[in-house]
Amino acid sequence: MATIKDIAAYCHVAVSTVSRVLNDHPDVSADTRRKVLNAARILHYVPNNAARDLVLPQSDTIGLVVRGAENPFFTPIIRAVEKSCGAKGYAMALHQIPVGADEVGEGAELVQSKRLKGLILLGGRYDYTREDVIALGVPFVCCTYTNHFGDLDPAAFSSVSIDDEGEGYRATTMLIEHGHAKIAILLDSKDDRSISERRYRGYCKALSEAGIAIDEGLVCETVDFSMSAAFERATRLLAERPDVTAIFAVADTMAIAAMKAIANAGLSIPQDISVIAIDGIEMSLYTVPTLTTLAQPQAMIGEKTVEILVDVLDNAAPSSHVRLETTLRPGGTVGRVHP
Amino acid sequence: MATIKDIAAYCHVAVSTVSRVLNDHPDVSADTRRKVLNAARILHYVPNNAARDLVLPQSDTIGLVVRGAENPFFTPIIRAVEKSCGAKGYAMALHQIPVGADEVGEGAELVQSKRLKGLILLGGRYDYTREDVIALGVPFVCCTYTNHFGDLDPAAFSSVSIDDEGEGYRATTMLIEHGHAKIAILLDSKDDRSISERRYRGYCKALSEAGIAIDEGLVCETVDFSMSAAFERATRLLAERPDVTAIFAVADTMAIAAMKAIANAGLSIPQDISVIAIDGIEMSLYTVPTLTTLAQPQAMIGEKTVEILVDVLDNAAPSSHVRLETTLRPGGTVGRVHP
DNA sequence: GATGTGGTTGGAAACGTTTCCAGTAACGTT
DNA sequence: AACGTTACTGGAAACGTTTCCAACCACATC
Repeated sequence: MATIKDIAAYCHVAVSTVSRVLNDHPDVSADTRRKVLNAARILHYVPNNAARDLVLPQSDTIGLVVRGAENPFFTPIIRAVEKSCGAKGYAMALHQIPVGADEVGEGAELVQSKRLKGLILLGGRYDYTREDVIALGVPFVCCTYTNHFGDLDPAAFSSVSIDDEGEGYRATTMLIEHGHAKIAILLDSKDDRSISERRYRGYCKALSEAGIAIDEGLVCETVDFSMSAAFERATRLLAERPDVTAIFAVADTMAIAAMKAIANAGLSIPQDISVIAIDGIEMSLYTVPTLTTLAQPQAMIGEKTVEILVDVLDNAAPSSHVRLETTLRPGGTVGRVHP
Repeated sequence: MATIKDIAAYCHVAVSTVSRVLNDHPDVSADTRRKVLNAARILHYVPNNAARDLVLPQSDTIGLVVRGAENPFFTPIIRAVEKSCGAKGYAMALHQIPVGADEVGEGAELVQSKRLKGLILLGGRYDYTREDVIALGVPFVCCTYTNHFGDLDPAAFSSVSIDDEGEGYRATTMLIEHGHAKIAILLDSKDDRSISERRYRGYCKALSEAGIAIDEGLVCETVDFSMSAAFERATRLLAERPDVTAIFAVADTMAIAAMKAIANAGLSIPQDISVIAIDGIEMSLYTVPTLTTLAQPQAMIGEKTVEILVDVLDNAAPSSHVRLETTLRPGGTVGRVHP
């Protein structure tokens, strides 16, 4: 494996000169540059990242901690993050953790051992303290969620997310406009710091504005965005509450599980029950009927996240909080309520 | 950030001693060991991987190159690989590449720049030459596919896959046993080196054994395992060939796309058309009706792959080629042909 | 008392890279 | 002729770790 030294020997120059060429430093003659570049090609030089990382204060690697990566919603985002990192000269280190794990703790360890320059937290819960964030020691971006509470200085981190409350409101409103009143919500958790809690708030807001009281029996909590849990819960809902006419699922995966439960119960969509969701995974284009969903711009989320982080890293830009828009992807799962 | 030197200073010992303790070398007194370990804890020591990787001939990192990671089939495998790597003291470096990319070339570069110890190629095509493999320079495992041709010494690499031809045969046979004769196959590519080609062979074998001639109009090639391509192709099939009574899709994702096409055509599953597939992704449990599929043991595939590779790396075990069994996951998409 | 022996420790080199500092040569200015 | 400037280059230290080799000590053996 050719090293920088081999190139130096080959060209009869010093290693420092080679290094300068390879790093596009000025102050090196065109002639030398050509010679070195040529030698690098001939000797099949590939830089040794370990050595570079060692001497540099930090490596050019961004960590991506994904909580609950089994959700297909994240797949295109992860892909976009890796791609964008590459385009900006960064490497990505992926770390998938179980839904129950401590993302910031895991992240901090990752940062230290791999000397990461920055961190992206994808699909987590906002339950960090100021100390946790300081312990991270590097800039980070919350991707697909944020700290709604303002109990942490917004300048201390960045975020890219949709307006969860607004979108929850929008989805619920759409059902109300179709005449529904007995609207169930299928969500991960009502927990304050959960990613889906704000969508639940939007749901509550839409209902109360329409003069509909929150019916606890229609609020279906599950766990971990698991499809099987969502399926079980939806099945139970349909058995217990034959009066329900619509379901708002906070994630496409959960909606798809609910649609299966509805079919099993012998009900039709949207004649008997309407379904709407948020996310816009590819699979939801292929359900029967096609799922009506507020689609998040997944690729853009990934790109924007990297862009923000790299801007902070390279240009010392201030942290920012980006809100992206969803797009209503009309399907066939929302209909007028039966008279 | 505490280094090994800080610990040495703190304990009044040499760095070499600290290193020995941290690496569980013998030849260090219980007393010193205790002292050093204690200091490491107090100073929040986290090893610097870059430094370790630099001095060690190779890093303890295994590369995972995934081609076409948008397929949800791979997600649980990737997760299992990362988990198993962690359990065995290795780190995983993920590299997702487009379906069209050169996996071995990309892999080789990854290996060199990150000084990887081994490589896993997930979901690729077997089109390497002997030279490509030598250029890799490290042991590698083909995951979910293999070189069927024997034009490469089996001792030169390992593989973990199902018996693609056998499973293709099994799926097709199941349709034949239900009385079907006009059986279409929906596949990625008939290309020799494609991952799905062997399943197509099994399809051909089953048909010819049953005395059914291959009808080229029922052999539906698409591209890249894309759902949209599969949907288009299935739609065209149904329009052109109203006589078709069953579809064998080589992947669950393609089957789901086909089911949508079938519904759009106003046909019922399984009354008008039966569908069977291979893979067993989670989503296929939630289609209506539930997809009948030959489920691959995804987690086990990931674990086994790592196990084999680590065995080669740690114990200089010979390379091996593992065949795993699928499990028939009966759904509601296969029925008897209409008289 | 000299010599081994074994367990434990320290010192130093090495890994491949970046970067600071000093040095050289060529050239123009006074 | 002496000097400064500019453009380029070389030397060497540094990053944090592992590992080889030498050294030390205590103890037993001859």
